[in-house]
Formats: sequence, C-alpha cells, structure tokens
Amino acid sequence: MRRERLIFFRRNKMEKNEKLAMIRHSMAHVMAEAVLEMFPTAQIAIGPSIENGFYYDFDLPRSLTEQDLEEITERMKNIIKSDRTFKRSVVSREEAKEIFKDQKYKLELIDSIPEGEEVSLYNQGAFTDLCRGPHVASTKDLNADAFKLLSVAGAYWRGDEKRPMLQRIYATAWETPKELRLYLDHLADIEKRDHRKLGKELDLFSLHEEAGPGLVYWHPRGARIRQIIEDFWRKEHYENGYEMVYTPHVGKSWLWETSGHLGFYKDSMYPPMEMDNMDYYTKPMNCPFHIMIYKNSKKSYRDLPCRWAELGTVYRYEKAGALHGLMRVRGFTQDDAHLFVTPDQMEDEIIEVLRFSLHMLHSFGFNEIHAYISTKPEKSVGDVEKWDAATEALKKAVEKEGLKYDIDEGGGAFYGPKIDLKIKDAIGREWQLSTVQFDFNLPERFGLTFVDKDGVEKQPYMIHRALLGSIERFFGVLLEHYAGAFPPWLSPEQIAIIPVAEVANDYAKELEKRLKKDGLRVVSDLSNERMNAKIRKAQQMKIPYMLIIGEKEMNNNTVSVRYRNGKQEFGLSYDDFVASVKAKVESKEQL
RNA sequence: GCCAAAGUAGCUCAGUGGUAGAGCAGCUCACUCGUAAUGAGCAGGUCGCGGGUUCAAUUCCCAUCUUUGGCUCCA
Repeated sequence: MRRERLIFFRRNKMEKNEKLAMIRHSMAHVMAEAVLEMFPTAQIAIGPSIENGFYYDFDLPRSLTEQDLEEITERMKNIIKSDRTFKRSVVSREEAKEIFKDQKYKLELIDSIPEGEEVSLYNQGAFTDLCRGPHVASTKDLNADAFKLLSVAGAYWRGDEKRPMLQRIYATAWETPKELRLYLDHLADIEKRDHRKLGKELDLFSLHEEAGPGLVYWHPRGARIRQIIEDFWRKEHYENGYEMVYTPHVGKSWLWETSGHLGFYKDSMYPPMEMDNMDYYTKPMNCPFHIMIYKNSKKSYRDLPCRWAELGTVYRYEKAGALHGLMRVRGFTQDDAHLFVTPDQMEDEIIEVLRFSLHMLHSFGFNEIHAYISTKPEKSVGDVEKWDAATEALKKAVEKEGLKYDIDEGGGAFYGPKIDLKIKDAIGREWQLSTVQFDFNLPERFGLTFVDKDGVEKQPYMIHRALLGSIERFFGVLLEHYAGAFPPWLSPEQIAIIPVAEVANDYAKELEKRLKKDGLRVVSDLSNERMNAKIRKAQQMKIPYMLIIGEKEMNNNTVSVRYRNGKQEFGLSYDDFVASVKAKVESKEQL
C-alpha cells in the first residue's frame, strides 16, 4: 500500500519536474525575445532550463545593468500576458541557416546537430529559436508573477575560455508565485547561513587581503572549535588503528619531480624558493612525505598495513577567481592519511576506511550521505587487473555499508579509482567531504616495495584518504549546517554566566571557576551592562546555555538556566545542571 | 585567468568636484537593574593602493590589488 503511494508520489514528482523544465525553458525563450526587443542586434546563444530556473546567454553591444534587468522583466511580463502560442516546425538545415543567417552562434549550433537528426524551430510571436523543445503550449501557461531575474554573469561560449565571453542572465521560475516565494525564502536562508558572514559575526576567523588572499586566520573562538574537532579526530584515529606522523612544510624539487606533481600540477603550486642552488617548494600534498617515511626502512608484509595520519597543512595556488571564504582557500589543512597495504589486505582496509568515515560524519551531525564511485578513465596508469580489483573493493565496501551510490564511469583520477562521500546539510545542500582514493602511480614512481611471505619483493597498494576533506572547508560546512548554533560539544563557549547585577559578580566568578574545573567552557559577563543586554549578546553569540544569577540563586546556591532556544528553568542545583550539560556534550546532541 | 559589480571608521552602510556622516562596536561617567539593546558624553577615517585630468579629486579618467556573483547545466 505505502509502496504504491510512494511510486505514485514519485511519478507525480517526475511529471512536475518535466513540467517545470518546460516552463523554464519556455521562459528562457520569452526572455530572449524581450532582450531582442531591447537590443535588436543582440546575438543569442543558448538558453536551457536548469535547476530552479533557467538562463540565456547573449552577446550584447554593452553590459547589462540592474535597470536593464527590470526592463527585461517588464517586457517579459507583457509577452507572457499577450498569450502567444509556441509553434513547433521542422526545417531543413539550409532553411535554418537562412533564418539564422545573422546569428553566428545559432549557425554554429546548426552545424553541430548530428546528421539525420531533424532541425526544429519554436516560434512565439516575433521570436523564433532553434530549439529541441519541448515547450508549453502558450505563454498563458506561464505565470508572469512566478519568475525573477537573479543576476548577470559572464560565461564563455560553450564553456571554453578561449571563446568569446557572453553575458548570461540567470533567473528562477516556478509554476506559482507561492513556489517562487518559497524559493526566494530558501535563498535568503542560504544567505543568512553564509559562513563568511557568520564567521565575522561570531568572531571565528578572518582573511586578510593585505597579508595574502585565501589564507585563513583562526580567532580564539574559531580556534577552539577547530581544536575540539582536531582532538576528537586524533582520538578516533588512534582508536581506529592509525598512527600520527608529522612532516615538513617544504621539500626539495626532487620530491615533486619524482611524484610527478611538477609535471601535472605546477601551476597550482606556490613558486619555488631557491636555496644553495636548489629549489624548495611548499607542499601541495602530504603524500610524498609519508612515502619518505615508508621508504626509510625495508618493509615486510608483517609491517603492513601502515596507516599514517596527519593534519597536514598544504598550500595550493588556486586561481584568484576560485577563492571563496573557507570553502576554497590557498592554505589549508587536510585531515590526511595514507594506507600502505598488501593486495590481500586491500578489501578489508577499504571497508574499514569507509566505516570509519561514516562514523566521523555521523558524529558531526551529518546523517544523509551519498557515495560516488569513480572508475578508470581513458588515460590511466596501473594494470587493468589492479583497477578492477580496487574498483570492486570500493563497490563492495559501499554495498556493505548500505550506502546509496552512483558510479561515475571513467571519472577517476589517472592514478586510481576513488569513492567520494557527499553529505546533505540542514537545508538540503550537498557537500563533498570524504574521499578515498587508490593510487597506482606513486608506489611505482617512488619504487615502494614490501617483502612478502614468499620472500619476493612486491609493490604495496597505496590509499589516500581524507574524511573531513580540509579542516577549513569542513569548518565552513559545519558552520552553515548549524547556522552558527553549534551543538554544545562543539560550542566555543558552552555556558555564559550573567549576573543580574553587580552583587552577584562574586558568585559568578565562583561558578565560573567550578564549571571550568568540571571541564566546561565558560565565560562570565561581568561588564557594566544591563542583564538584558548581556543576554542579548550571549544570544547573538549563540551560546547554548546562559546562567542568569542574582540574589535568589546566591542565597539558595542554585542556578537559573536560559537556553539558546529561549526556554528557561529556575532553581536548578549546580550538580543537576552540570550533569545535564555533560550528558549533551557526551552524546554530541544538538541542544 | 576572463565577464560584471563593489572597496568610505572595527562592523553595517549613507554621501559629495571645494579634503566626510549615521547606527552598532570602543572609551569615560552615571544608573545596580530578574530573561533579546539604560542614558549621556568622548574618541575614531591619507574615502583600497598608484598615476592622470583639474585652481581643487574620496567624487571624473586610467592602471593595479582585493572582495563578491558567475565562467559545470547545451539547440
């Protein structure tokens, strides 16, 4: 019964998506018509429907402004209201070329339509577009109040940076104004959760253009959260069979020549520092360093698996336009580990890494997880058998954990297959965090070996893995996931003590001392402010517990608690309060 | 890197061809307060950096750095 309903619901959802795609694509045509009204010489490129809306690319005599978007919107509304039908017609290539003889991008598109496929046009009113369709029947199927032009952006023709830069207008479109409003609310929510904004408001971190873009400064409150994350991370790693290592931040070019990074990756590395006629590079990855440790002594099969973890800070020269808050930076700390394993151990190790990954992600409150397996690309190193065995191990592990997964055929790196895990955050956005990658390249290049039972030297499998990705990015994701209201175990300050008036200051200090001794993170606000102002401040810093204390609490030796969500409790004993906070911290639950 | 927009006090932002203004934050003083902002006063800026035009530039122009939105969605 339920199953049937589910299927029905799914079918409905699919139909809805198709309908929306039709609406959006039709809207794109309407927008193109409006733009052509304003700029008769405009060259039009393509205008597909996309997630949540549509866009259209134009080559225009001048750049668009905000005012232009308003005018285009008005013109679109008029077009929609004039009730034009979308008429489909099929023409020959020659006819199509004649119709679009002034539209160079369309001409190029016509030439790219495979032989044997028909060339169709859609026409509404004065506007005809080369288009595969489908479209709604008429503009009256579009709602003039259910779309919004969002932004203008540059976009290369066909996504190729060597081709002309076009102006792309992004828009969102829905069936009803209500759906539009919900979507706009969602966008506002995203803005409110923006980690760059929260980072400033909660005094967690900063970036300084004058000191180097894309490099992160962790403030005391942010550093505290980071330290909690790292402490937890280390403890879990020791418990799960890893050893910690530390490696240098720079290394001679020999390392990067051998690893191949200087060949493939040079543009993303910080330029070399010359010393004693030798080039040194800051590290863009930790792998070669861990390999040096491996190579330091002859390894027996008895030594494997080696599981070596490091919170390794690396530097990569990301393109200027790619930098984004904490999500894309130039210096970051990978929660890296490398596993050197025998072929026999590979499968169990992968299963274990995946299990461990999920455990870590769950601990931080991410419960919806999707796996993506990427397989062998055209160009690759390593034997086919190795690729097959490794890919099989990845699949087995994912299946064993009961994860939903997609396969990206040919999407692996040239050096090995991988699994990426993406989590869904509190408002449904996906973020890639964990990655587990085989590497058939580095063991070869560095000549890694181990002596097997039969006394023969063999090559170990090498696995790179990062569970959180980078600490910076992970922190950004966490911040947006919780909208800054961290669960007590991660809160930089768990408790704010707020005396009602100065008389309670001594009691506040005493409480602070006791709570700190009990292992909790506390601040007391002894400033000359009013109680209400102090509460407001603590509330804005999203501190989960506030202890409001005055004469009553002092005389009865109790505390009154105000929770971040506004709930209040009066006259709690100290011990009861501490026990309840500790229980929350222990369980890692949100308040 | 490319297209577009932006850069003014610690933060959020206003403003002008005649060298700047608000709110919050900060500091000082008074108030000693019971669950989201007590009041008054003070202080704070080479208007991103460099050049040009001008009697005069924060304002106009050029260059540069940085930030933001994009540059993956394929007729």
